[in-house]
Amino acid sequence: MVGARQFDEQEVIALALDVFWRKGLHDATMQDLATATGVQRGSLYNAYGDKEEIFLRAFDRYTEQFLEAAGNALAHGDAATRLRNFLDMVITNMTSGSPPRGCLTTRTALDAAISGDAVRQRVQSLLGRLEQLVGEAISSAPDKRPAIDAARLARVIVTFTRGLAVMERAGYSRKQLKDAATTFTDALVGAA
Amino acid sequence: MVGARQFDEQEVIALALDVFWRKGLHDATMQDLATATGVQRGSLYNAYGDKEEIFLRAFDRYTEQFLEAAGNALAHGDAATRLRNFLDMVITNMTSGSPPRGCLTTRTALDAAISGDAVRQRVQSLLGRLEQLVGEAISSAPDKRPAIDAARLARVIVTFTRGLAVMERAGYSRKQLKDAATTFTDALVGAA
DNA sequence: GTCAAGTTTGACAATTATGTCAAGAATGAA
DNA sequence: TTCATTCTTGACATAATTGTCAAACTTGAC
Repeated sequence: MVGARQFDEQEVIALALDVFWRKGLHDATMQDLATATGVQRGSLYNAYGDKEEIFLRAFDRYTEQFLEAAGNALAHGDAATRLRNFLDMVITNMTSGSPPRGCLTTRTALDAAISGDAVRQRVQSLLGRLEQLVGEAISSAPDKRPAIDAARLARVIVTFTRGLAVMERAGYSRKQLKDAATTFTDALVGAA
Repeated sequence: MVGARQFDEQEVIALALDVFWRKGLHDATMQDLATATGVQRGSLYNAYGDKEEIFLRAFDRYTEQFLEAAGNALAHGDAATRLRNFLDMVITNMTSGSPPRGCLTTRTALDAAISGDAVRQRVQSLLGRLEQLVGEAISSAPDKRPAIDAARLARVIVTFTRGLAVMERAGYSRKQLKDAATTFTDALVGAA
């Protein structure tokens, strides 16, 4: 390779992810990305073409991070413990940063109407994989009972986490979110 | 009054609401509003000052409509029926229009970071009033049982509806949303 | 009818983005 | 060391939007 790239791609994408997480795909500008990464606007255009392409790479990185964390939270304990750990992880994720960054997936989903197909598909893919993970964790828990179909339950749980993300943006504190999550878990566990 | 206004304020706000509902506060432009209402940009500035002021009036209108519909859905039947009717109303609301407009409250909440205080407060107010309504409907249902605190349960239910709004934006169909709502209801009703 | 007050209109200035490009700089293969 | 290739840089063109304003117009009280 001649005329080598002057920046570390992984680092730039990681920094870009933080910008997108804080501002959203729509509100983050190329200038924001240039400032945060120390790479000039023109270089970013040269390397990636446009903002959406950078976002896709950042979102992919986020997806793998998030699903790995979800997998870990769902790996041990009975069904109730797994659910509790999972919701805890989700709430921690969306209230991280100062000020809290919220949930990137949720923010991106809400922008769906003005985003490209590629973006929409990534969001759907993440949510689908998340449902899958949660469903499997419920099914494989040592105390599993077939009272409610695991796949249906998983969708409800994922939907609830999306609700938590909205409430966070609406101003609910981490404590309030955890309270709601506890009530939710108690109700579901009592149900089966 | 001399030099009378040439348009019907109620009608303009109603038309503006539709624009905001479809595009969101952030993406709707004054030109969009001018086109939709037939009132020139300059006149809108003269009458309302800025876009946010128009939005606040439209959102207030939306709030009253929405809470009235919620109140109706929650008015009759046992707790399970009330919950079912409420979730049905919410899903119908967010899948109305073609293409579906989604949930204005949720969209607005997600834009919270870039909106003014007044906007944020309206969202919080709507969600608070909604929790209140749901909590009262549960408490006053003929089959009430104190297994889970009604206020906590109401917050979980409202949170779940916000999740439904996100899933709708992510591409889930009305049918899928109703399925999830049914699973949710069954789980909660089984719980108490 | 007159006229003061409020409304409408189109033009204008300013701002903020995106995306493109030519010229210069850096790189590493030969 | 040479040099073709690629990257970097800053300037430029374009577009979208907000908000302001003066001039013209409309209205209804008197």
